[in-house]
Amino acid sequence: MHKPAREIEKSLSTVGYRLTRPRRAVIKVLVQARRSLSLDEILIRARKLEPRIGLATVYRTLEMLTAEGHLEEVRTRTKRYMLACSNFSLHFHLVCERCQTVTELPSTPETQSLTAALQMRNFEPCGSAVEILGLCERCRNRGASETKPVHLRSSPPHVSEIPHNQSGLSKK
Amino acid sequence: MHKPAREIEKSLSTVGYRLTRPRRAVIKVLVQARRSLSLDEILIRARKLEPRIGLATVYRTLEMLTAEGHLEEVRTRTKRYMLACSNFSLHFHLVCERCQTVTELPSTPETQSLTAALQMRNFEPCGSAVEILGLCERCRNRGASETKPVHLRSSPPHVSEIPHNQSGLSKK
DNA sequence: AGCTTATTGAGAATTTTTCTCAATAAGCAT
DNA sequence: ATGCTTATTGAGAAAAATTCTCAATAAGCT
Ligand SMILES: [Mn+2]
Ligand SMILES: [Mn+2]
Ligand SMILES: [Zn+2]
Ligand SMILES: [Zn+2]
Repeated sequence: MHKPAREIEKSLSTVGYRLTRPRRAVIKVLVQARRSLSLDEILIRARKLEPRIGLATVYRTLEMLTAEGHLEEVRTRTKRYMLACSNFSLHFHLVCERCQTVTELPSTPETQSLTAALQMRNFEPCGSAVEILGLCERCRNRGASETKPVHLRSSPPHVSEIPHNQSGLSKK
Repeated sequence: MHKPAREIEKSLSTVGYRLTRPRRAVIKVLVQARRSLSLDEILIRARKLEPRIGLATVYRTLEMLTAEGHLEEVRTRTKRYMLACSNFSLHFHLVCERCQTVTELPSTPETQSLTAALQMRNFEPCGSAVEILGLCERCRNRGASETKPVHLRSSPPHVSEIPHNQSGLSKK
């Protein structure tokens, strides 16, 4: 499972990072969320803990946490972040493009051999998770409707008509 | 292998799309490139064939071609595009984050069983390729240097000091 | 309590993607 | 060929996402 906030913090300070309030806030948000979060979500939640935290700081902290191996970056239309699983070996993420849910695909003999195939080719995966984008079971089922626009030109969301910017981020 | 331009065009018009000069230009660019291209690259090349082609049109065409299954979208820092392989079943792309090269991982028993695992979970991968981001052999070798900034805050490129925008795209 | 300097916040600036709408041209039918 | 209908385009604005700048702040260490 995931490391507790305390452990992440200790790890960071050991490597020389300062343990600041904004950083703690972001970490806490990510630990408490039991799922992947978008930047917007992280920012909003972090501000409840640390009202003055800035946008750039959140980006910087996420970048740092990812680089240090505490986060996994999930690339959908826009990036999302979730705690890295202690399971350090290469594994798989099933990412639903509709509801953004990220499901871990447990390590099995099959996935193992795929890992071997990568080594054979001297390809070094970065990050410890391979992302497979698609539709989760739930979304797939009730998705018969808005699934396949014939001439597209319709694309976007599935959940709301809100401009897209889930919250106060855009310019002004 | 990849379909020739002619075939893609026929397929499009069959489905009801008009075969316009801008579209033909984009298709030609993609077919002639033997690798994945960034939007900038596509735009520049397309303009050599069709000088007045607009940015939005390129985006729209890429979106359309992808939706029609003629392109595969590769998501690195920014998206790239390459011709879809006729190999329609789920397969893997080894994407080098350094040099952007995309290598196909041929379908083997291992990859097959992974596909089965996805079906078992009722997860429907979108697009026919799973992308595995990492470092290719070449980049990995001569990468000892700029590989791992201790406190990051240094990240970016590896190839040039150019602002990042490889060419005339940005605002003005 | 004082020092040093990593880190922050605010806002500007970039970069990337999407949208708007009048003008254009592809495909089809004379 | 000529004309119609309307999908598609180009230009620019706008939106969205990310990165940068720099003075002010506050961790961590004495
Ligand atoms: Mn994981
Ligand atoms: Mn492929
Ligand atoms: Zn879903
Ligand atoms: Zn490479």
